[in-house]
Amino acid sequence: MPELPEVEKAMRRLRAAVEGKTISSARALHPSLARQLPDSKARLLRKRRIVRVERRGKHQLLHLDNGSILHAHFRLNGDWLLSRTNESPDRFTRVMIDLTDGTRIELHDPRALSAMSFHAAGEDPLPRLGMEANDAGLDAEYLAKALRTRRGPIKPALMDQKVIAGLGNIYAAEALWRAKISPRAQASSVSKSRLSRLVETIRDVLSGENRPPGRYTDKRNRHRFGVYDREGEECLVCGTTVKRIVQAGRSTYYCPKCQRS
DNA sequence: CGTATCCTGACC
DNA sequence: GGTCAGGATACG
Repeated sequence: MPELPEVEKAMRRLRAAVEGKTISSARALHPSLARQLPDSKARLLRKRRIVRVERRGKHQLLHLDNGSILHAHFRLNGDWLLSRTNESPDRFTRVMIDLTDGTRIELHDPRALSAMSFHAAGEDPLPRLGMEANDAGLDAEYLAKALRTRRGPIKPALMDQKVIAGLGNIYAAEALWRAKISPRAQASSVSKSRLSRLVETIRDVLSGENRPPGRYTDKRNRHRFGVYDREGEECLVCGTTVKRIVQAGRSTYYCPKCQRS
């Protein structure tokens, strides 16, 4: 599920379903989630009213009426399943939160890599995050400053949440491709004018606007991207064969002609 | 910086 | 049965 637009949608669905409602019980159903949210913590959620649901980067925060916070992060495969307390949970549900009105929140994640934790009032549940990827204040100045002291290639740097909060593997590759910047370019030496272009393409890919030229032919409804997951296919802009490399353990797709160092 | 690691399912 | 998967982090 997760990159910023998907997390934003999931957060809004959750907000609409639970804001203002009261928790009756909560329980982790998988050992790896139970380590993070043991029964001793889950019990503290009982009778708490959910006053506000918020997204920060790819993190989601449920603010409770006594100032405590339930923090959730989907990582690779998490999502919310909204059901009813009288149904049985899905086999991939890792945490189950029941509300007094009969609504059930299920943290659904086959791989169980998602995170969920309880934080008492006053604790900050978030790591240091950079500017939001969709913040109007994100500009070439900000990026230049964030990348100035950075060694290594730009693509892993863009995925660092301390640089930009909310940008992930797919959209980092898409934005670089549209901005015609090589994913291997040294982060600290990308020109201001290229960074300006990059800021625009980040906005574009996250909003789903300004699709690049070319035909997005595909079977059925499968969402296709401009360059992501197109290894061996022709670049939609110039026809050159799209390449895949691995950076920081993640696949990067790019056009070796459009995106030169 | 790169690498390993947390997990399990889907696909070749 | 091996490889890969939209993430983050601890470590060398």
